[in-house]
Amino acid sequence: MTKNIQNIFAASLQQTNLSPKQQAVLQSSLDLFSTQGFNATSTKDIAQEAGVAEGTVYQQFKNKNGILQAILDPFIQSVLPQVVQDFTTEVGTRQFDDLEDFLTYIIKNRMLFALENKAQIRIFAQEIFRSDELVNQVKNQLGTLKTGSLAHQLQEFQRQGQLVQWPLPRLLQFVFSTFMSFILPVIITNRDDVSETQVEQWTTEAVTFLLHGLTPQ
Amino acid sequence: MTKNIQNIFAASLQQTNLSPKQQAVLQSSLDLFSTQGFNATSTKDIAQEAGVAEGTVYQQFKNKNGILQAILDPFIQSVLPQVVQDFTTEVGTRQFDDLEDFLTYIIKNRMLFALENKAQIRIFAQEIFRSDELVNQVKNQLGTLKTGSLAHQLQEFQRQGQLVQWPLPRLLQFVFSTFMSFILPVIITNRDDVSETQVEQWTTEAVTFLLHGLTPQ
Amino acid sequence: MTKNIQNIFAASLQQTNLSPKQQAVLQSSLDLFSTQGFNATSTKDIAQEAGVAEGTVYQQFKNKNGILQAILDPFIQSVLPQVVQDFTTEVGTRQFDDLEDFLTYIIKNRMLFALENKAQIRIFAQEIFRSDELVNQVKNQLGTLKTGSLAHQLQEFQRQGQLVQWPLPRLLQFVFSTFMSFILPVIITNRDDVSETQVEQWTTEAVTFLLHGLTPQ
Amino acid sequence: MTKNIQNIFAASLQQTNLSPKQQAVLQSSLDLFSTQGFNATSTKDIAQEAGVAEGTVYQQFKNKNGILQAILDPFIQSVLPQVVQDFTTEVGTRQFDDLEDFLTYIIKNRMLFALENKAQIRIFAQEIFRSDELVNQVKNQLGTLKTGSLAHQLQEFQRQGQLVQWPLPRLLQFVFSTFMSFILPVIITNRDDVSETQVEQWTTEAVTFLLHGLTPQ
DNA sequence: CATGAATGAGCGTTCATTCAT
DNA sequence: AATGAATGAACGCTCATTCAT
Repeated sequence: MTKNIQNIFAASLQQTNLSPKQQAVLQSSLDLFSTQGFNATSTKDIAQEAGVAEGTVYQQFKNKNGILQAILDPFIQSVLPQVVQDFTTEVGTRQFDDLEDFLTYIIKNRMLFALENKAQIRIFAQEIFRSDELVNQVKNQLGTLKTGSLAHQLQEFQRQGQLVQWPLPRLLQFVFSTFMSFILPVIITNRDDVSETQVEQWTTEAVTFLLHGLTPQ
Repeated sequence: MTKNIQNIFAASLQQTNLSPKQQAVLQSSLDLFSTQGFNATSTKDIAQEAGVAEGTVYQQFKNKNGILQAILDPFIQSVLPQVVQDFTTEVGTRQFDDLEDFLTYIIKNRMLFALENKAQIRIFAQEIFRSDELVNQVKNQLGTLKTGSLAHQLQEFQRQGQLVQWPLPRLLQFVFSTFMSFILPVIITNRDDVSETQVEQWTTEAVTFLLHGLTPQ
Repeated sequence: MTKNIQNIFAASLQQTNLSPKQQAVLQSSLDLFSTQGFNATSTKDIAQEAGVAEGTVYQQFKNKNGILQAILDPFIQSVLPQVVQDFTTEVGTRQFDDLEDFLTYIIKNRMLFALENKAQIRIFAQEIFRSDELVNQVKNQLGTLKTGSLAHQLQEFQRQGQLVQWPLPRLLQFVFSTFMSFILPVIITNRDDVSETQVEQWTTEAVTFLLHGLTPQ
Repeated sequence: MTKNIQNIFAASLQQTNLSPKQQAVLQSSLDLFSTQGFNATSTKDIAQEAGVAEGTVYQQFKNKNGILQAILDPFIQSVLPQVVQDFTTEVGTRQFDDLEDFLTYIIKNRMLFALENKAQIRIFAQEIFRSDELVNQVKNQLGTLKTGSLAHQLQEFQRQGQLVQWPLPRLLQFVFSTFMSFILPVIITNRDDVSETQVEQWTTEAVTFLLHGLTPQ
C-alpha cells in the first residue's frame, strides 16, 4: 500500500545527470538548508560538507539560489501535486469502499510521504514566507485541484451522501488542516523518531475527526 | 465583544521607556523583519527606515538579535497566553449558552487578534524553525493549557454531553488547526484586506465544521 | 629614607582642582589603560568604572588622548626627572660615604618609586613605541642629565678613584639597565606582591654587580 | 662568523607555502604592526599596503590576530631560542678561548640578529604587555635555559675561575640587561642606521663592562 | 569537471565625540 | 557640572561569486 512512498529528493537525484560531486552538493545543501535555514548556510559550509572545493558548487548551479531551486523545484513539481491533487496513479486506479477507506488511505499515505521528505518541507516552509514566487506556484497547483481525480472522488462521495455538500475548497481545507495538525509539530521540531505505528494512530484519530466533521448528519 | 482586541506590539511599545527614536527602531524592525525576514534585514535598513543613525540602533539594543527579542518577547509573554490559555479576563467572566456560542466567541476573537498582530506572527513563524528556544517557550505555554480556564470550560461542555470525550490536547489540536486553516493563508500571503465580515464568515464556517466534528453523535 | 616615595599619580590628583567625578575618571583611566592598554580601553569603559556618564569624561578632557596626557604629563614632568636627574632634594642634601652607599641609596629608592608607580610606567612603556613626542621628551630629560647633581656626584666618585673613567652616559646606561633588569619583569607581568625585603635583596644584588663592574681594577 | 645572521621573518616566509599575495599580506602586516602598532593597524591598511583585496587577508588567516600569530610564532619558536638558549649549532661546535671571547661572540652575534629582526622585536615588545600568553611562552623558553649549552658553557667558565659564582639566572640577567641597554634604544626609536662598526663598538663596551662585573676579583 | 585563491560589497558592531537638556 | 541619547565613520569580518589553472 505504501510501497511508492519514497524520498522525493533521493529519487530526483538519481534521475539527474549530475556527477557524484554535484549530487553531494545537493544532498549537503538539503541537509544544511533544512537544519540551519537557507540564509544561515554559506556556500563554504556546503562545499565542506560535500567534500568539494567551493568553486565546484558553482560548476552546475548558477548561484546559491540555483541550489535552492534545484531542491524545491522537484518538490513543487512532484510532491505538491501528489499530496494534494494527482491521484491518477494511485487513487484513480483504486476502488474505495467508502469515505473512511478513502480518508484512511490518503492520510496515512501522505503522512508517510511528508515524514520521508521532512527536510524539503522544512525548507519549503521557511522559504514560502519570503518568496512570492513560491506562493504563486502553490496557488497554481491548488487551482488545478478542482479538476483532478481527487475532486472527482470527493464529488462521488457527495453524490452518495457520505460527504457534506460543502464547496470542494472548504472540504480540502479541513482535510489538509487536520492532516497538518499532526505533521507540522514534527516538521517544526525536526523529530526523526516517528514510528509507523504512531502514523497509524494519528491516521485513525484524524479520520475519526474528519468523519465526524464531514459526514452529513 | 472585541473591544480588547488590539495590536500587542503597539501596546507594549507605549509601556516601555524607550525614546521616540528607539520606538521607531522597533517599529521599523517589526515591519522589515515581517516583510523580508530577520536575516534579510540589515541594521542599515532598519536605521534608514526609522530615520536614525545606524549607531542609534545599538544604543538601546545589544545587537540585532536583541531587537528580535524585544519584538518577540512581549508576543510570547502576552499573545500566546491570551490566544491559547488565559481566558480569565474574558472567557472566565462570561457565560456561554452552549458549545457553539463558546466556539464562535473564541474563534472570532482570536482571528481578529491574529490579524491585528500579523506582523509578529509572521516573524514568529519564520523564527520558530531556527530557534529551539522559541520552540521550548511555546511548548511550555502549551503545557499550562491543561489547567487553564479554557480546559475547565471544555470539560464543562463534556460533562453536559455537548462535546466528545476525547482527550483535551486532541480537542485543542483540532480547534487550533481549524482556526489556523483560515488564518495561515492570510499570514503567509501577508494580506491586509480581510474585512470583519470576512472574519465572521470564516468563524461561521469553522464553527460549523467543529460542531460537526466535536459533537457526540 | 624612603619617606618621600609615593604614588606620583595620587599626589598629582590631589593638587588638581578636579571635581571628585573627574578625579574618578582619571583614576579609572589609569587602571584601565595600565591593564588593558590605551587603545583597548573605551571611553564607555572609563565612564562605567568611574561611575559617571560618558559625557562627563569629555567635560574636563578634550578627548581620550587628553586623558592619557593628564596621566603621563605629571609622570614625565615629575617621575622621570626624579628618577634620572633631579637629586637636588635628596641626593644634593645628603652626604654619601662612598659609591656603594650612593648606589644602594638611589637604587633602592628608585625601585620603591617604580613599584609604587607601576601603572603609569606600564602605560608609558606601551606608549613610547607609538609616540615620537614621548621619545623626544625622554631624550630631552636625559640630555639635562649631564649637568644635574647626579652627574656631579658621579664625577666626584670618579675623582676619588671609586668609579671607572667611562663617559657619564655610559655609566648611567649601565646603572639604569641593571636597575631595569630587576624592575622590568615586575612591570611586564604586573605583579603586585613585591615585598620591601625583596627590594632590598634586589638592591644588594644590583649594587654588588655594579660595584664589580664600575670600580677601577 | 655572522654568516647565519638573518632576518628570521624573511626566512620563515620562504619556507611557507603561502602565495605571493599572502606573503605580501604578512610582510605588510609586519611593517605596519611594527610602525603603528597592532591595534592602530586596520586590515584595510594591510590590504592596501599589500596591494590586495581586503578579503584576501582573511583567505589564509582566520582573523587579524591570526596574522599577528603568524608573525610572532616563528619569532618565538626560532628567535627566542636562538637568542637565549640554543647554542648547539654555533656555540656548541665552537671552542672559546676565554670568557671574553665567548661574550664578544654571542653579544655581537645577537646584536646583529636583533637589529635584523627589529620589526618583530618592536611588535613583540608592544604585545608582551597585553598578552599573558606571550609572557608565558617567554617564561617557558627561559625555563629551559638551565640545561642548554649556554648554561654548560657558563658553568665551564665558572669552574675555570673566569666567572663569578653567582647563580646562573642572575648571570644571564646581567648579560641580557647589558645587551639590552644598547639594543633597546634602537628598537624604541626604530633607527635604521646602525652600522656594523657601531655594533662592534657597542660589543666592546658591553664586554668590557661585563668582564669587569662578572670576573672574580 | 574540479579547484581554491582572489575579490569587494556589505554586514553587524564599536566607539570617540557632540550636544540639548 | 553632569547627563546620556544620538551620531556616523571606521572597524573586523563574511560571503557569494569569479576565474585562471
